[in-house]
Amino acid sequence: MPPRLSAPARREQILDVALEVFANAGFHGASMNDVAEAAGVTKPVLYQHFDSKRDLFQALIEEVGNRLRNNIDKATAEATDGKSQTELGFRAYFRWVADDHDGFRLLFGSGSRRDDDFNDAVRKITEQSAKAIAPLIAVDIDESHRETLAHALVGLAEGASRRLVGLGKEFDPDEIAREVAALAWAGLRAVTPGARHQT
Amino acid sequence: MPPRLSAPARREQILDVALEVFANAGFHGASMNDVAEAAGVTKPVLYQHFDSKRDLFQALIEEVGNRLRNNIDKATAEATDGKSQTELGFRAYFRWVADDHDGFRLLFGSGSRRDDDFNDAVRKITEQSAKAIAPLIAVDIDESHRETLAHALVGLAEGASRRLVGLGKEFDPDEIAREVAALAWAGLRAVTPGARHQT
DNA sequence: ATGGGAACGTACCGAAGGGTAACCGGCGCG
DNA sequence: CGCGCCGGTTACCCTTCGGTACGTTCCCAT
Repeated sequence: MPPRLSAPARREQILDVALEVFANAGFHGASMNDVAEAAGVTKPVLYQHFDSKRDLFQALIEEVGNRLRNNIDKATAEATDGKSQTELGFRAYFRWVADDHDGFRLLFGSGSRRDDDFNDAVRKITEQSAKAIAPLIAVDIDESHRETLAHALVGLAEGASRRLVGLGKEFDPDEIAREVAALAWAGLRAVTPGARHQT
Repeated sequence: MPPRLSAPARREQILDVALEVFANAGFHGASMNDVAEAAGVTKPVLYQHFDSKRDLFQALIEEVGNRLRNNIDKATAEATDGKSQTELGFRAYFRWVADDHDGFRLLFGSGSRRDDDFNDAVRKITEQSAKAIAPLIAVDIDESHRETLAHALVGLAEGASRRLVGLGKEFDPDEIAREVAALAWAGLRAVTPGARHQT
């Protein structure tokens, strides 16, 4: 008979196990019973800690998002020039992906983007990343184009990560980060302003 | 009383309308009744043309995927050197996004990535895109790194598109394509091989 | 005109799953 | 010793939704 846990401990354990379950099966693919079973308890226990399935899932998104954001913020804070900011930012990102496969799949691979509520939560994260990237684009183009390119770079990292995580094999995040950062940095400096309608 | 349609015509109309419905609500968010109602018929009619909800959805993915692939293939076929291939490829991609918002959302935004079956279908598309991009990476690095970077570039276009489609406003695909292609091309040429473990 | 087949609607089934009411049992406290 | 608190379970409800059996209307061909 598994030992009883205190309420806060149980809550943490549920979050842990739910992350894995949802990452594997997706929000719709996993039932509350699945989560409960994986946690070694029964359904009503989940509802003592979370108001609803959506509530639980959103808590996970929030938590994982914070982990990601913290890592990147901490890393880029140490850099002064744009180039090393790019490097360190991507490095932090890929390191996070490398040791939080489940978190990555939860945010970017489990249909979180479909549901309006969840999509908002995920969007906040990508939006913030983009906002951090946008100033690195030196060329003189519209603000909206600059933001679009920033989002493109967020997608750059996401695309690479999806592939890497999808393969299931281990990978060296620093090596990938170096290449991707090089691509991004050189790419950013190559963008040229379009023909302006005269002002 | 709406006129009766011939079987092939009805099938096409269902596909049309289902694309819109699924793009808006996602696979799980839209019921067969929703689709039927939007098509102006009742549920059993859907099942006269498609074996199951999954079957219908998969047909949509297939169709949209083919449209995308054809556009890109046709565009890149006209190019000789890598640089213009890059340009024309991205241009075809963004043009497709610009006038098939629903298709884009279906493939890349409606949780198609979550379900194993659908994920395979979508993956085939990105995989092909990546395979087309990979040869453009000139630098001498591992095949696996090369493919990872190729997938990153697929994500680049996806990230930009997600933003553009999400904003809902119109945009000039050629202008975006020019910038993104410039970024990608210059970026690709800037990637350097890592320190080799000696051979 | 009259059969027949194709398109379509009505009404239903059954399973899955989110959520809840009520009960249970062990540990700590007076 | 007993009593109450709290983590936990059992058993259930109810809605949603994928899928289907069967009846009905309309058009076309002989």
